Amino acid sequence: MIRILVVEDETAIRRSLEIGLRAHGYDVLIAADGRTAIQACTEDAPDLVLLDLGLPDLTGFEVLRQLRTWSTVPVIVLSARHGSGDKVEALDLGADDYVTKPFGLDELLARVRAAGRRAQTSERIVTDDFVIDLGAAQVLVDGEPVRLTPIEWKLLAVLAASPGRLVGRVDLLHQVWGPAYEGETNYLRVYVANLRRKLEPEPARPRYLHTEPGLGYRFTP
Amino acid sequence: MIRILVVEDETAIRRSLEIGLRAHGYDVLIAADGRTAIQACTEDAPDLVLLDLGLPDLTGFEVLRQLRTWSTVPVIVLSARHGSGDKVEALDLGADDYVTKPFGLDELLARVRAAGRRAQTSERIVTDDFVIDLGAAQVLVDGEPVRLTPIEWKLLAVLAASPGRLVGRVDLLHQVWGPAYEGETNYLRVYVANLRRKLEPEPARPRYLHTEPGLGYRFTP
DNA sequence: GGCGTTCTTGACGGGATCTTGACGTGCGAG
DNA sequence: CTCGCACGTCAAGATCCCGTCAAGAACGCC
Repeated sequence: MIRILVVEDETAIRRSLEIGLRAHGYDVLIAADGRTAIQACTEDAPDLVLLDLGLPDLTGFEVLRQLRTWSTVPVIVLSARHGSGDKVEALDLGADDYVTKPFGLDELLARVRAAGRRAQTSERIVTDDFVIDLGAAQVLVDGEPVRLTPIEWKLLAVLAASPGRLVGRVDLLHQVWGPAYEGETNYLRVYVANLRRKLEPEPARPRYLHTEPGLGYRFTP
Repeated sequence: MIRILVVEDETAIRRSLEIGLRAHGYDVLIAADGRTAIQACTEDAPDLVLLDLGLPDLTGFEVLRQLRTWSTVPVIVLSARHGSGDKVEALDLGADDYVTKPFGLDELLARVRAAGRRAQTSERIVTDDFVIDLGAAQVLVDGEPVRLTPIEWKLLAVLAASPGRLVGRVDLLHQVWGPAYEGETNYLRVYVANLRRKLEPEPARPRYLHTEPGLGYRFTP
């Protein structure tokens, strides 16, 4: 079940979105202000966020900015303002799409499907030595499933989501442990070592999980 | 350089898109009809496609459908039709975004950036001897990744960010080491030499990392 | 309540990296 | 021609960072 967080303070719009989305098979979470929205993202990890720009406490921009410091969840911004300035700002802050009110439910649903389609990261990553199945949340080494602890899995998923790219130490800690652990580089050392022991054919000479001294780590298939 | 394929039959719009995109640092490929567009995608592998729906031979929908059978390149659809039917169809066929004419260039550029960000198209600088991938934070010499220390990488990134431009010694020290190191021109000598040893085919006779005596350094691709 | 797994934390050694200074070289000015 | 300046080169010490290990704490499951 795909779970969508609707962030909207006007009750009427919120209700109609909720009903429309539910009718098309989505699970709907609700937040009426920015603080609740951010909290909901940390606790419930929705698959997609519909974010209204006009909120009572924080602006939608601020919610988006805070969200993007640690999360890559797809965000579709809803706004009554047609000006291009808002669009540019929202998109550059990391929004995936921008829809101006009033909008048709069928168009919104199409954009939700488009965002969801993009978000599913190629599901399976295959190397010579193991297979990472993002959807099933498991790793096969020589065809045999390997037991990974929750943190090990999350760390691997974050690294594998950007194959070939350097992922900074701060980014990793932020996404796996949370915003409060940005200095704990110890964790990375320990858990990267764990992953290597379980995945690499030669843990002492890593082929897939490379370390970039002083910067972070890189997964290369 | 990020390469964008513009598929548009109206000369006026095509020209203005080409000029606008070029001015913002994109490499622009052109196709005036559907067949040419598909051919260009197979041969030139652009990083992103701007697709007009009204084409002389095939419809934009048909181009998109054929493209999606084998390619996952991000596609932004341009259309004069505001009806939601077209939007829904295009998005469900695999378009990443849908923009209705007339549109502002700044909005289009923001959507291009958003699409590129999602697809992780990274800025690359290609020379005869090596490739600098700024997004992945990696340098390839003869196809093989080269180990750069954090400072070496930062220095190269700053120089490569202004290709062909002179970068003053103070600017370099400021951006790489920090405001407190503005007098340490020794560092530049040492680390530019390191970079040359790792990148230049003939470190003694630099082809890419030129020094401007008394002023600073210049990277020329 | 007991047990096993997982997470946290700290210490240690080895290796890579940064810093620092000395020396050589080429060029232009005097 | 000689001098001085700026850059290139090199090497060695200090420092930082990473991999490793192990032990205690926290957690979840029966």
